[in-house]
Amino acid sequence: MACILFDKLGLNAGRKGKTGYSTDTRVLRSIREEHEIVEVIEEWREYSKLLNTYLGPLPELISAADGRLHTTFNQAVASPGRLSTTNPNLQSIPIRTELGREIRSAFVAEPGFRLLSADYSQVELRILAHVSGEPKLREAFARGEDIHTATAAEVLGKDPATLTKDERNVAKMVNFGIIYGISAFGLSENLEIPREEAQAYIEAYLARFPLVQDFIQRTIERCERDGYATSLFGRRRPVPELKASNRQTRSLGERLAVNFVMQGTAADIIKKAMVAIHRRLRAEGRAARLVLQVHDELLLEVPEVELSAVKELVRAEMCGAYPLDPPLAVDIGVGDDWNEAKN
DNA sequence: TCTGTCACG
DNA sequence: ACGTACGTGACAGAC
Repeated sequence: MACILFDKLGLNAGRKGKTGYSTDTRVLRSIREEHEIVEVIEEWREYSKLLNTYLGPLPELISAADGRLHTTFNQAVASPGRLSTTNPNLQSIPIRTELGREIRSAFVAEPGFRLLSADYSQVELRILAHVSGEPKLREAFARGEDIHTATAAEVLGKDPATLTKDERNVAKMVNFGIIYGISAFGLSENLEIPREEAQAYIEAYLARFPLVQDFIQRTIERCERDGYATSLFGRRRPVPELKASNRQTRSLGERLAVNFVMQGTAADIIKKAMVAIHRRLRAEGRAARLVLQVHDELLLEVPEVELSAVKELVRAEMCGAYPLDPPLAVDIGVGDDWNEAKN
């Protein structure tokens, strides 16, 4: 495809080397105006992905025994301590496009039951606020503010009401970056801006949230000393990369250490909630059951008659899994199918 | 078995 | 100068 687009048609190649030109989503988007074939390829990519990964294989995996689709949970694969799922991977069912959502709609509750989706709101940034103690972050959450808008207002020194969409999006990408272990290069790639500009955003952010800067620095220093990063509950992730002689590998180690505190603690918290919910459902003799976990979301199949009780049970056990400051927050939706439950 | 791509958090 | 945002799994195609 690269040969056709870039050599034969002479479209603007741009990014990447290594084994040749890239033809990924971002590249295609950037050359959409240059030739009418590009949009057709983009469309074909979306259709073939959905067809080959979901529509084709999933029906074949429905159990003959009970007519349901069962995944396999791996508890010891993902380094931060998250679960992962295989055959099929039910943690990557589409949601981001209209067409993808139609596939999600095919996941339905049994007759007499509804699907209840409960997801933690900004759990990793709340963990950051808690472990860093950064007052501005804690207060923004305590006041129930939109965290990306609050971040943009603070960093740019503007009234939240006057912020543009782009300004909020920059703050959102910076917040993602903080969770991933930020780098100027990564932020610049993501926002498609010069690295110097990205570096300036990072410096402005850290100046406005000094306790976050302290948290990052102390996390790295501790990890260098101990050889492992530690979640809020004391679970450890070894980070040998931090001792590497290669500077790039050491930088990776720094990002892994910082990311683990948030991603790993979030994984711990939702597991605590799952255990608590399961125990209470059993103790109360409910027919409702947990059917899926997707990192910050729990999906339950709930009899109609149990809905209001189970909804409050789930909210209480997820929010109460651990007393964070700011507190954990949970959004809950109910529907006949999984897509509906998330609206 | 590896690479590129793309689905999710 | 280099080359990176964190974590997964599935698929097609090349080898």
